[in-house]
Amino acid sequence: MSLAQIRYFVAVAEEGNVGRAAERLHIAQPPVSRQIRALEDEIGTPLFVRTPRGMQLLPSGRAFLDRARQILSAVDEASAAAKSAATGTPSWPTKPIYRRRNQRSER
Amino acid sequence: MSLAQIRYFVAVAEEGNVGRAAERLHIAQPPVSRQIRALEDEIGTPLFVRTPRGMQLLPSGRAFLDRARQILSAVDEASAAAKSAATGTPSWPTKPIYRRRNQRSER
DNA sequence: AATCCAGCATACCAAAACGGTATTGGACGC
DNA sequence: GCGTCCAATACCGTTTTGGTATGCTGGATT
Repeated sequence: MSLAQIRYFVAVAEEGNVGRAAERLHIAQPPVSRQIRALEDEIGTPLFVRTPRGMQLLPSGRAFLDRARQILSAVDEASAAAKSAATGTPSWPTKPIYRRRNQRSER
Repeated sequence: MSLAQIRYFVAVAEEGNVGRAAERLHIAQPPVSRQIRALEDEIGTPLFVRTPRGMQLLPSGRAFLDRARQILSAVDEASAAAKSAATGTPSWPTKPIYRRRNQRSER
């Protein structure tokens, strides 16, 4: 399970439609479709019913959705919390021990 | 930010040592080192001080650690919640709409 | 009931991310 | 100064991910 899969899932759940979810995520439709499938495979239970009108949440999907949103906000809060705890903390230790060396790309 | 990065971070924070964290994660040391670095780059602030004795958490790191643990348990709970909500739900809708077609591997 | 259409699934390929091995760089203790 | 302990970097092969093109399904329309 990856954060991307969780984000895709939330988008599909909210849009009820893979195509529109993909648009909202600024990626193509097939990757979203595949990741949703992979997510269902991994947790071992389907989360949606596929209909010709789109994707409809199953009870399992609704249960998952709650936690999924919780995870995504915790992720946002995590980096915000780290940053706010770092205010006043120098970006590098005043007495560097392992100095950061040159690097050619940020990968 | 990925779930792997978060898991690596927790391991390093708890071991205070990249090498041992790697061992505990059953992967090599350099990937852990790189992912921790990437995480710090992404959130924009260092989380550890590097010393010749190992890695020491900064205040930002302690703040991050709380949320990180929260995220990891929410991930576990998410799939458990979906599975438990699925009990009694047939694995496939009784009246299939989009039937799942053959596939050669589970990827 | 044949056709059309909306929408998810699959095949195939290219690009990016990831992990492993080997090696370097850096600080501390003797 | 030399050895040791650790983290960082270089480099490479593998895996994962996303994109494009296309197929398949079932309801709606007439």
